[in-house]
Amino acid sequence: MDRKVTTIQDVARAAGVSTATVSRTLAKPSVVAKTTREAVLTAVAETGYRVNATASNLRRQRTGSVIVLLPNIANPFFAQILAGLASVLTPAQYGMLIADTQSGPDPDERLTHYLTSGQADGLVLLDGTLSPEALEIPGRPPVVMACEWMGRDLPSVRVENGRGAAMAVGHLARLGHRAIGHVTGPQGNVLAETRLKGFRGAMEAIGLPLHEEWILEGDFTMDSGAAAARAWLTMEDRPTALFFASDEMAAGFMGLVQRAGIRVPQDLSIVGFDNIEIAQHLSPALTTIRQPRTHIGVRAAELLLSMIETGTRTGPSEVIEVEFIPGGSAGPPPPARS
Amino acid sequence: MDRKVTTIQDVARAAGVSTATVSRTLAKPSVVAKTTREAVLTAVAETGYRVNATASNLRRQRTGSVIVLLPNIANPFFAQILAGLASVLTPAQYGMLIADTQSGPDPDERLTHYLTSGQADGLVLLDGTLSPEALEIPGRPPVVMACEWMGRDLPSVRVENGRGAAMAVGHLARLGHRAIGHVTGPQGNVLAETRLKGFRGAMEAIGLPLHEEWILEGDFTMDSGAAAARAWLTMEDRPTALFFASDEMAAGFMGLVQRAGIRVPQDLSIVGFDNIEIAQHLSPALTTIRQPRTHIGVRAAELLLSMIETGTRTGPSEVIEVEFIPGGSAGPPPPARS
DNA sequence: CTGAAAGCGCTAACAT
DNA sequence: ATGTTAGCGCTTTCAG
Repeated sequence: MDRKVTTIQDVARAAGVSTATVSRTLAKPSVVAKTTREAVLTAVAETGYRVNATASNLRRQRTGSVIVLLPNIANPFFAQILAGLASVLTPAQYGMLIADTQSGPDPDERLTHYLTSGQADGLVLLDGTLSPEALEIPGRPPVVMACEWMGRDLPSVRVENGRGAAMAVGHLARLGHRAIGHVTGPQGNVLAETRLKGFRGAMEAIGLPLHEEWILEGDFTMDSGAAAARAWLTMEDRPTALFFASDEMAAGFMGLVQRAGIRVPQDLSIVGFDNIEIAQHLSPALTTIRQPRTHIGVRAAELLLSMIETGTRTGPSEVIEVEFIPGGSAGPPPPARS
Repeated sequence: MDRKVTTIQDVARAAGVSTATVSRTLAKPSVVAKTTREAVLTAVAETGYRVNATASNLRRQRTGSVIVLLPNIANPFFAQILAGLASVLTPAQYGMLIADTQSGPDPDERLTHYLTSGQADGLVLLDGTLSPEALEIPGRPPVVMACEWMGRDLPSVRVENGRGAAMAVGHLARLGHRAIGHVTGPQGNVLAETRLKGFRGAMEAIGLPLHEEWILEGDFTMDSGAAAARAWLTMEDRPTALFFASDEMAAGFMGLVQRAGIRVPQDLSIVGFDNIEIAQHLSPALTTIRQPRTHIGVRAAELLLSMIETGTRTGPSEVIEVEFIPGGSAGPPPPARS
């Protein structure tokens, strides 16, 4: 029967107080007298009152939500970061709006749109290809980058990508590999570039020869890993080990070469990056570099909330450690052909 | 310097018209005169005006967003459904809020919360374990179930789960298997139960013996698949084929038994469900049942939007077809031991 | 400690 | 075709 939603007025009437008192009771219970508080709370319970977030937000000049902008929602890589974000935002009473940059024609334009739309109190960016210029908007909400990025001074939570690449190369070198290749992420992606740079740096530091033809371009997906596998299979002079910029590509590669009769790690060693869930369930389990993705989300959300609360547009850049995860996919190189 | 955000008043002043005209120009340009329209549009461009969504929503008694409630954000299974939802919601100018039911203590309570919070114009439920009673709220927003569910009359988009299970069993039986087992999803999950029911029904229809000890309980995750593998390895009398209620479990199982020296499909045939991305990149590629997840999201969003627009709380229940995906993980049973 | 009152920015009758 | 006006439901000074 109560088609109509109850408003703060209804509660005030039921409790015999003013709307201001109801509002106060709900916001800071300590400032109202115990008896009135109880009366209000009873009235709230009886009427089933819920504050209208839209009205509250309008009055308080905020939106109560945060936009998470990512390149592609369908990419499961982001799922855990989202979980980390949600675990902080939800208890803090912030809604989490998801938007992707790829669905429209121009990703930067999308960023600008969300920055100026006033639909959120803050943004979390998970797309490292957005251009820093798009952020130069006066009066824009606070933004946290939860991703490697080329822009300089933006609060961020990022991962030791270069160091991870070096760990991978170091491990392979220690196993005796000298012919090490790399499958990269998409060109223009800063993540991909940082890992590639880390790879090059480590190879040089260790004194291993760098064969440019052993650097294959991928785009982080399993399909691109499989494509790299086809390329590798046709090579005359193959590397004995490969470091992949993502586990997905490593898995796509490994599946294809295994079906072609290659044994991992006897014939070829593989090291991935990310430690996605499947990594430890492959046969052999993938040797990889772990990124604590949930933690990235948690820290990014905490950072953003503190910026929202203090009203500042700047903040620290936090670096999160990566961890080497040994698996069965990397072993000593095959004996040299006689 | 323009610290302050421009409001509709500023635009009205700049264009020399009333705020109502500005509002009209932006909402239904056809109803204002060409000259005024141009003046307003110029003023909008000059001032960089963006309508304040919160104020607009308050006035129009709507929120402009849709909440997607799922059991666990970190589960990549949902990523593609979200992509499908977003591809419809974003162009329609609806925000997509993500919330999960597992983070709190009581999932039903969370549903009630979002149903009464007035934070969304509609909800999409992806959690089949929620109880139908939680929906009995007067004046609640429209809800679409994008998932198998036990509730009767709720608009929904679901998949032929039972038929998929039957396809899997039929395929295995045709290959010559008689000893077929099943690894289920979590108890209480309707998806899991429908697939189990489909499995039982198909076994019976074909006339194959049903061994209860060959029905292992999982929870859709890779880890639970691996746990099932450990159980299978210790069995005296093993089934020669297994149908899994999810690809994730199939992958977890296959990885573990392969590392234990079992050959798939020579020693054991495996059929999954879902056709997640990795399925075709495993070695052997997984034989599975495809669910068009993006499409599920698209249809659910379209259905919900039409309900929001027409103000109705009811709608059709749409069933989406599944497809058999042949892979390398199912083959003829091993020759009987002599 | 509580109430009155003034809007937050916008849209939709209703007038003109 | 455009302007005037009255709120949407809430929070927050400012008085008392």
